[in-house]
Amino acid sequence: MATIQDVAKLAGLSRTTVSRVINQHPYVTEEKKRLVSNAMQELNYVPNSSARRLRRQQTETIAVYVPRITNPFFSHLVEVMEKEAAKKGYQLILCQTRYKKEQERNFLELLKTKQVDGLILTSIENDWSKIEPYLAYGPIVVCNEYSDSAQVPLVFLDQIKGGYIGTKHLIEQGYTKLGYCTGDHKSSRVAHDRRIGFLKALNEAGLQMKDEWYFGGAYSVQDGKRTFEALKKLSDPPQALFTGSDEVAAGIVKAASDAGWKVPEDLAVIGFDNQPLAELMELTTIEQPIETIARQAMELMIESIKSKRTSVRKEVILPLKLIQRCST
Amino acid sequence: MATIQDVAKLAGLSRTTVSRVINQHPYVTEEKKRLVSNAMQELNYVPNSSARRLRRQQTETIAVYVPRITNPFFSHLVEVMEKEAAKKGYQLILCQTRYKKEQERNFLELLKTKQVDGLILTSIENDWSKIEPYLAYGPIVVCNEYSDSAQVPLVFLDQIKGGYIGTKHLIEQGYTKLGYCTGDHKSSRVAHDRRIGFLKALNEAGLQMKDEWYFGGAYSVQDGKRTFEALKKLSDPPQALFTGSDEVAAGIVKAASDAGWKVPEDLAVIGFDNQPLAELMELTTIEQPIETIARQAMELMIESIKSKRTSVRKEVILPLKLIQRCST
DNA sequence: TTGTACGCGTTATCAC
DNA sequence: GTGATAACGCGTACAA
Repeated sequence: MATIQDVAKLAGLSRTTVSRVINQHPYVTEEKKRLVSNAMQELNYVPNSSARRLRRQQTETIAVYVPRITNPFFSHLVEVMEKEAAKKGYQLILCQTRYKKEQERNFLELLKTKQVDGLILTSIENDWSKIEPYLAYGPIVVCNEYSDSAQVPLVFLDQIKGGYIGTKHLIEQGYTKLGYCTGDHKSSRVAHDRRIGFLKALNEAGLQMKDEWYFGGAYSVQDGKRTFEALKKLSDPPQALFTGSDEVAAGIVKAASDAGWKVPEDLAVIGFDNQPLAELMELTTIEQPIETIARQAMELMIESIKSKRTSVRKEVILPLKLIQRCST
Repeated sequence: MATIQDVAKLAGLSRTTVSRVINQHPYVTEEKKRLVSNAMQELNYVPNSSARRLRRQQTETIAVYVPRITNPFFSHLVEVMEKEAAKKGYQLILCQTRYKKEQERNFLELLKTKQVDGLILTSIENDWSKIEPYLAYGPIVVCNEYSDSAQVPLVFLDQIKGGYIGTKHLIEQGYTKLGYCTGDHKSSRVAHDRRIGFLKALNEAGLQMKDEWYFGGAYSVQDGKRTFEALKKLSDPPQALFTGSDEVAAGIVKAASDAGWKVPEDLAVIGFDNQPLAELMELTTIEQPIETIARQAMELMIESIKSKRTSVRKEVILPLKLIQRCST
């Protein structure tokens, strides 16, 4: 492995000059530039990034936290983030928290040990008070999820409105018995706000909801199927279901069809995200502008790294849109 | 930011002793261990990983190449790999080549510049001769894709058999006019071998295939729909289609249904992967043991890193399985 | 069992 | 314009 020293020797110059050429500093003669370039080529030299990191105190690496990369919402988010990061010369370290507080805390050490320049959180498992101290070691940007107390840039969607417009749509279609199906994360503002929106629409229409019309713990297609099985057993089931994701909605629709129920006549279902899946299954859903929030979050991250400002709250709120299809 | 020096001073010991405690070396008195631990705690000390990397000449980081993380096959692969890596104390850098030779070559520099200890390739865009030189800088493991000339560990599936059993199944169902629909990658052995298997089954049954029954460039749901539109225009369309992924198959089925065609009566379709999507859309498909190949690839990678052996060919071939549902 | 001293490969700060 | 030299923070022969 050739070092900068070897290049310097071969070129008959000092390390300093070689370093200057590498980093495009001014005040180097064209002639010596050429000399250095030739030597670098001959030795097949590449700067050692560990040494660079140590010297410059930065890693050009960003960690992105997601619950699971197989969730299409998050993989889409990560796809766009990686693209943006690569464009600006940053790498992405992928951290799957698996919905676990402890896993999230483990990954937080990455920032502390200077393995990454910053953190983007797309979900939050721990209380913000557990995360906040890490701001001392580098910037954090929150994307999708949010928290009131976080003094960091936040890019998120108006989930109250999301819950509201979805539910209002169901009500406008004439359904009066509305159920609610979601992954139940105590710490998640996203889930919390959607529920607020749901209840708001219900209230405005003067509708009541039975406790048994609430279904929790639903994240995947499989969970959706399970949800339908539970719903089927009810003596007075809801006519329509608001769900937290297209996967869950798809699972419900599938299980319902398998059981001979007609969608939306016997049961209406609304999804969330507008994934390709939603189109395939003809799901009415709420579209989230994934590319925009991913891009904005990454921009804010890189900005934070460069400006070295770390704790300034800044909210970017983006709109949601109802996509009507055949499941309602 | 506290350094090892600060800890040493506070504990009244030398840096060496502190370092020994951190790295669990023998020959340190219990008493001094405690002294050091206390000092570390008080100063909130964490070893700086850039310095460690430089000193130890290793990064505890592995790069994984995928075409796009939103492709469920690859996101599933990455999910398992990240989990395995985290378990063994490694991080994952995500590299999306976007099916581009140049993008792949750019990422190869990661190994050269010592940003990662090794590379796992799940797809190969460039000729192996372009990749091979990088073996000088660290181990490479190939997973899913393969190449005859690669002197590295390879974990893959018997794609000839995959193409064969899928096609044979279609033939056994009584279809005689079989079409083929795939993403067309010149460099992909996976695609190449599946086609071999397809043709082998056709030959054995004495069947012919028309050129116009071949559809290329299909990767996504959208591409599947496009494929159906093209197929629809044919005066003598195939009765059954072999496809390269569940997404494509789902797109075809959806477009066909929308156009009033009955599946499988008017058109049979077989997918590949057995993604959740396949179950939802009732797709017959070929199951790939994703978790196993991901886990094995990561194990081989870590083994290669630890043993510092870099160029030994080793093949791990895993089986494929037909999953029959309603699309055939 | 502990400490001294050097080197890992770069880059920033000064002198010249 | 160019070159010594001193960090960056850590690990480890070697000596004691």
